Amino acid sequence: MYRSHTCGELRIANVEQTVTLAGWVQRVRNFGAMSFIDLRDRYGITQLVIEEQASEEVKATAASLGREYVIQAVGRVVERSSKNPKLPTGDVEVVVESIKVLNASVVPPFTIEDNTDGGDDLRMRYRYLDLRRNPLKEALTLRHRMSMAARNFLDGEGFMEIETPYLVSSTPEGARDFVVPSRMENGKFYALPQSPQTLKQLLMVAGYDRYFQIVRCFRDEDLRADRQPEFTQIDCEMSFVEQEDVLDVFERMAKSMFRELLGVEMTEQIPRMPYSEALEIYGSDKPDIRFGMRFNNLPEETRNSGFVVFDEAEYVGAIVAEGCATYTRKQIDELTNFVKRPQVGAKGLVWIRVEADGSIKSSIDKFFGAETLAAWAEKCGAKAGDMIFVIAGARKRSLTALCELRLELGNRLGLRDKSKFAPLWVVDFPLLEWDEETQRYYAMHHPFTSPKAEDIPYFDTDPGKIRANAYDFVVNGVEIGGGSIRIHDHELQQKMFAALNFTAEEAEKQFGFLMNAFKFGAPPHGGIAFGFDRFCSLMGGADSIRDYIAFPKNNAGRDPMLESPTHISPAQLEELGIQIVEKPE
RNA sequence: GGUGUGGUAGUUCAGCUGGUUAGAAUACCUGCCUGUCACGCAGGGGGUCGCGAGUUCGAGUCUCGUCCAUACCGCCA
Repeated sequence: MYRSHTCGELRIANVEQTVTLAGWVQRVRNFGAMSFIDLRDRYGITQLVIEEQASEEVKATAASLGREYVIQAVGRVVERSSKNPKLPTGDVEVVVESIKVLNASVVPPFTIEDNTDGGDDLRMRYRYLDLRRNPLKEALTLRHRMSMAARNFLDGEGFMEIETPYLVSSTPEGARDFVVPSRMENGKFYALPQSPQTLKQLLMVAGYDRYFQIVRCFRDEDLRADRQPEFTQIDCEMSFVEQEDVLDVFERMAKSMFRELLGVEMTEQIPRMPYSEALEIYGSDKPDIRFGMRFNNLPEETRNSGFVVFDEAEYVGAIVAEGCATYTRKQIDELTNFVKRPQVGAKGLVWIRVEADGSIKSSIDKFFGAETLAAWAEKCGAKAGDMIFVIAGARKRSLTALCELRLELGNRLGLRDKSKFAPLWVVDFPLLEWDEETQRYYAMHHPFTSPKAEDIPYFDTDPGKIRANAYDFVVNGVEIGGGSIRIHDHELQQKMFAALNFTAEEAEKQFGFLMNAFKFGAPPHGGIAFGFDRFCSLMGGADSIRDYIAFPKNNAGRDPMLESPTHISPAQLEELGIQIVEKPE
């Protein structure tokens, strides 16, 4: 027996017991005659004491210990003379009778502390050491508890977890596929699924009317703090449902998870907002509604005043920053530079200040009279002491820039409290999206998303106007989940493929298996998938999903610990019938 | 593919307008220490300033290239 207790469980009630503990040496504090050892495992830290009367052997072993040595110690639990309220085990300590080094450790490259001195790259290379640290341990624990909570909820609702294959076939739509060469059929490739979308639909055809899976998905696209090439979804699908049924089940799931994991009660119904409104009011299809600062459109009043920026603008939008009339020149310049960054792309920033006495000062006083500006302030709902910021230009770009500005102001004004959660359903997404470059429509969600029945006639007149039975679950400006009611009708699916410029042959070749299945009695169905990693980081209060994944990839898609991806041997290439050629410049 | 930021001791960083032997903290090693828990005290070792070119009498510092990391844009149905 290596241990009788963990390092997190001894309490005052254990006093006088003889225990055996095993774990890692966190730190040794030596006082000459006596010394203390902090012994750590997953469950906590327990202090071992080597007293003066300990055997020479014990003292010698204790003196030889270094950080992260794995040891086993036998001793008696005693009440401490000076307790440590910071540790759950801080009322007791173990007086060591014998001690044994199970394994020595070289000096770790960074300290295994909550506030480690290690940088990102280094910690990634030694991820197994980083995982010993509390913050990561807590992140992975939260993840585990969340997956248990989701499973329990869905099981309780009658959902069955069914696994779908990882080796599937490539599809041209959507993200770039990761591919796996086939040995048995040289020249052919499997693809790793971007999501189990079509497979779960086949499960609906098969009659498994409530399915879920906590499943890995793969997309070969560039990474971000909240995007990994392999990530996990809570993937769900239901039969005989309409949009409202899906929203109901998963609203309850989300609420139960917030309640169970964070003690956050969400009693009110999660608000719904049409896509078009989200764009018009927040400039984003995933607005952060923890705070207001809605956009105000300033159309006619702004034109033909001689201010060329407004006169030529397709869109003029304003937001009110409450209490910001005191902003200095420097602060305004910072915000101006912020919106002028190439990533944001505004041409400039107009400010209108409503002074404490109600008078108005602005960067456009030359072009607009005080009455005009006062009327705008009124229209925007600005009060004395507020600052109005205006961005003008091409509609789409200005909305995006205003959205970025709003979020930046929200950050500066402390309106984006990580302990507050503001969920939102964004609904009525467009079915199709026009792509200028290839001069064709693409499915905004995916090609199996159903159009709203009343919009079906637009297929022949204005496909861009068709709204979909598609919805996103957004919390605090983060897209946590998304789904749709699917097409289950063979005819409608063909209409959709036609709108996407698929020839009948192409559709047959790529999705024939699904189209064919639909001929055999496909029930009406729909579903949703949650980005599990993002959900975890949201609940954990982090911006990056990396700490919620045990072994993530770095910014360049590499695993610095495994050093993947790697070259493979000529023999492996030969077997796969693959030849590597130099990439042309 | 693009933009910004960074790369100096094991680690995290400082290092001004180019100028003697490149510093701090922490980690590490040695010694002392009976109540610490971020122990303390004294001492010590530790650097090809990412790499390569260039400018200069002289480059950690300036220029160009390159590699790596990171955040974002494009991309992610």
